[in-house]
Amino acid sequence: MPELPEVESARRVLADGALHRRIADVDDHDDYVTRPLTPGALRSALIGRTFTAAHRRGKSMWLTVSGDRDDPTDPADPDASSGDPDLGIHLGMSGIVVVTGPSAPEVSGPDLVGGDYRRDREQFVDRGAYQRFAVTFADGGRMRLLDPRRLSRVRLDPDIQALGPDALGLTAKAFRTAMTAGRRVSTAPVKARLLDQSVLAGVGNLLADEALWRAKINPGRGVDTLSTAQLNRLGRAVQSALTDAIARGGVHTGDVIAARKSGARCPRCGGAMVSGVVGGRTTWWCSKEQR
DNA sequence: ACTCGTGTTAGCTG
DNA sequence: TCAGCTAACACGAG
Repeated sequence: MPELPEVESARRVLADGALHRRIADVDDHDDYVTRPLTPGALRSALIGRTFTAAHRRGKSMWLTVSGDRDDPTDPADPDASSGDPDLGIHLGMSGIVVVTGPSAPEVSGPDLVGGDYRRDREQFVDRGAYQRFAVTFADGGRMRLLDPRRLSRVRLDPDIQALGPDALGLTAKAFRTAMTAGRRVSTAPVKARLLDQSVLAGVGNLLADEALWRAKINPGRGVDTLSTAQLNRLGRAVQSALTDAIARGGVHTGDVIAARKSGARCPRCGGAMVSGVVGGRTTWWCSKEQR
């Protein structure tokens, strides 16, 4: 289930495999995943075009689409300058993307898979179960969105502006600004603020627990009760949690994630790990170090 | 059978 | 209007 690191892996898959291939067909039958669009809307918006770039902010991705169905180099084409749609893709809790190469055997390689795909690969990827959206390219290859729970979203022109700054690469000062800006009061628990995608984009439930544990801050502490030094420490902890997760292959590799279960001990001090609900999500923290 | 979930969001409350 | 919280969403896994 993807947070920023898994979504970045999915974006790379799209950037490496889905660009500059002419779109010949679109499967947009799943009107829950594409809501409020109805089947056929995405199909007619995409057929004949190409994806030109793959972007990400937080856990949201979008593909820019060539504005010209016939001659992408023609500056006189009225479609070329304005009104080009972006294809928004959000993997939700359980989505992955799979890109297959051209059908010609001499150029086809292994499928590119992005997202959290630690489940049974044969069942989930190779068999192509749970297909919720797909694009077939003119070369015979495909880009598919697979998602058993159907909590993924595919839309046109996603509102990226509604998201806060991408969590990856934020300086401690920019992190503090994001966490405290635009509010008269900040009584919410710090974990709830970390999870608010309009404040900071990309941190999910596991990364929030990991970063708060690294910074030795109790998840239930109100944002207003944290010192500047604590916020700086948390900002740096978010960065190290993110870069470690990307380097190690996913948020599930975090230092404290394996200790999110009853009876577990803190990997740093040996204190008892305890759990509760903070920000509406199951939360684990060290009873000794995170007071 | 029953509970839970690495995400988002409409709708409610004070 | 704002800030914060809860339930609901869909469906597989334990």
